[in-house]
Amino acid sequence: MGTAEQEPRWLDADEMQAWLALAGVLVRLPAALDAQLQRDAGVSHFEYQVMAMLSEAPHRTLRMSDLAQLANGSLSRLSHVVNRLQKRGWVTRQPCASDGRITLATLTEDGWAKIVQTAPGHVEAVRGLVFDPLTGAQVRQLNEIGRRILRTIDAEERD
Amino acid sequence: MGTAEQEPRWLDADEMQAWLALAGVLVRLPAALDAQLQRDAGVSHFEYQVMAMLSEAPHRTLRMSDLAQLANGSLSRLSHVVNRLQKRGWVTRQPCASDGRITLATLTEDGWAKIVQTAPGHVEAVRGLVFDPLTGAQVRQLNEIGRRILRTIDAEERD
DNA sequence: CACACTTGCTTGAAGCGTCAAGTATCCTGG
DNA sequence: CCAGGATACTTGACGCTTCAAGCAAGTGTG
Repeated sequence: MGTAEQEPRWLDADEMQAWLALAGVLVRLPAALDAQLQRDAGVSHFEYQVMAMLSEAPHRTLRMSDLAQLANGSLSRLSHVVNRLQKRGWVTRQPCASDGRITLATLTEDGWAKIVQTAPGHVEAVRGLVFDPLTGAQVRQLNEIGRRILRTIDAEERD
Repeated sequence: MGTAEQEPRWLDADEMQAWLALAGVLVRLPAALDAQLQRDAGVSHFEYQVMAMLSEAPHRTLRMSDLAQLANGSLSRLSHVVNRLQKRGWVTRQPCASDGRITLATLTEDGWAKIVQTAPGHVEAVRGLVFDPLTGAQVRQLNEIGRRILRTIDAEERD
């Protein structure tokens, strides 16, 4: 975004079509997945993501910072969410022994049970909405396209 | 999502990769686009979308319901947003003459000027984050992939 | 070893979106 | 012609996210 921004390069027809489709997916796919989780498990997608990441970590435990990154959220957002999950009995916090600044979040037995019972329905929703309508080649293309976009965002944010 | 949900079909390696990439895009692309608009124009992506749709409509005017659909948002959300845009002097409301239930939203001169000055930077951001990193073939694939996912969500919501 | 700085996380307030309820207008059948 | 229902939108309260500020524990530099 330089200083000389005279002639914007507008989107051509193909790009405009693709942008409308992508913009729609960006709004409606998260909404659909959130709705499924809310309806079937009373949990937001972000809350699910947090517990799912913990469930796959060694000792079902992670540092708050790492957990925030894995769940694609800010540390502040995670802190609020872990408060709620803690009140529901699904996660506990303990300070790290070797570095007092660090907080370790751990999935409880109840939290584990919650994920075990929630995951199949959620995976089924992801499969139904995303993968069933695509060919194998499209799945691989989607992977490549997604990675390219993410790499570009990463690059932009490191400046 | 039938009653006999014994063995969930988990995601295979390709699907898992693609899902991680897509989930990242779903979170981080909207965040990046919102950040650009907020920084350069003090407007959310949804607010921009609303004004952009009005700017392309005949008489820069649309029914609230149609506008909500075009901007991918609920009617309630739109109503709140139009209140804010009205306070900022970018949109006006008037009741429809032929049907008193309908509200018509119109982009003002100031609103038009705002969009004209904001659009180039936003298009540049969209181009930079999604289209520049992709090949022409990938753009067409993205279009097809997006349409398939949207069609599936549409079908799911009509049940 | 003390002072400033960084890192890691938490907190409270402000703003936005959603949901349920409410209002106003229009249509339809008896 | 009017009772009931449908349609179009608005509103207010509640919950969640963000942002800025704060606190506490670690690091390093003179």
